[in-house]
Amino acid sequence: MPSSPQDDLLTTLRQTMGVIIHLTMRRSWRFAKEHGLSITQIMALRQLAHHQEACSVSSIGEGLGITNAAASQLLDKLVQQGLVLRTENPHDRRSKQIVITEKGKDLLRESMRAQRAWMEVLGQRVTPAEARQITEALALLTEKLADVE
Amino acid sequence: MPSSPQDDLLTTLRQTMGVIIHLTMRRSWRFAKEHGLSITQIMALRQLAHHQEACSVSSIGEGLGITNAAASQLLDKLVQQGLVLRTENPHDRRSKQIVITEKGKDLLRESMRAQRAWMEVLGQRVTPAEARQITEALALLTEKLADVE
DNA sequence: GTGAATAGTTAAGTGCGGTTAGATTTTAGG
DNA sequence: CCTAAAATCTAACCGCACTTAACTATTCAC
Repeated sequence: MPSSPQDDLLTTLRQTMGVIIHLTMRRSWRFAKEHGLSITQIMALRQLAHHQEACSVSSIGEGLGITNAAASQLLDKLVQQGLVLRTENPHDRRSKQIVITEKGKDLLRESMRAQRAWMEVLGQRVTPAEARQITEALALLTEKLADVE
Repeated sequence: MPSSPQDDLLTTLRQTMGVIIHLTMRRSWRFAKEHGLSITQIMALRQLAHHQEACSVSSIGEGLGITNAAASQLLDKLVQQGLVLRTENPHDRRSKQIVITEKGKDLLRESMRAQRAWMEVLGQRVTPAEARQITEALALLTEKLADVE
């Protein structure tokens, strides 16, 4: 049976993700522990950073699969640490607008930096031509995934 | 200042990883929750699956950044669920050999399947030519990272 | 307007992952 | 041998993330 380029892509993607997940999850998780944050808190920050605009408390809870009460408590701690801002929604005063602060973004950036080691190894192992090839492909991949949930 | 292909690669990699991590961590984390497992337990399984051979209790604890006592308790639960096997080390009877079972590997495979959705979206969005391009680059990337950490 | 629904917070309670401390068994060293 | 060290397990305890339930404040619908 002939395999389509799309099928090949899926197969390769699964393989690559196996490696990537092993490298990144591990580091993300240790990063969280070292900074005294829970994975959930990191996930909340990521979610806020991901769809740029302000989120409601309940949308965050839903995104994380926890109750609104839990989300509210979780956000308390993030606010306390200055990682997010909680303001009233002028259009609906029942609702709150949650946005990530610069400090919060910094933290996420720093967590990315925890990935740096293996990325640099990769950088050292590829030729300039290979680097260009991979860069191009990744840029394409990122573009295609830009708006995926 | 001119940027080398390697620098470009790092920059793009960081960006791509931002997206990828958002997609994969989120799903891995939900998968764990839905299966009543902690991230730590998943990490332990990953570690066991990664370096194929048997591990000691303490090496797992070390890998996870927890005490041996915690590792021992954690493994209890994994053994109970049939995800790992704990046997005596014939060469040093103080030590135990921990190996992942088929059931454990199945679980990891299933957690990979949880990533399928976004991968398929990607598959639908690229042209066959783009699919080939990305596949090639990812295969290269995987090859270069095969033995890291 | 009044009652119902929505958004969020607060409080009390639970479960679980983790720690420390101490016991057990086996190996290694002089 | 006999002591010290190593690998694991057990037990008691702690903190924290979540849940449920009750409460406040706002908006919507008739």
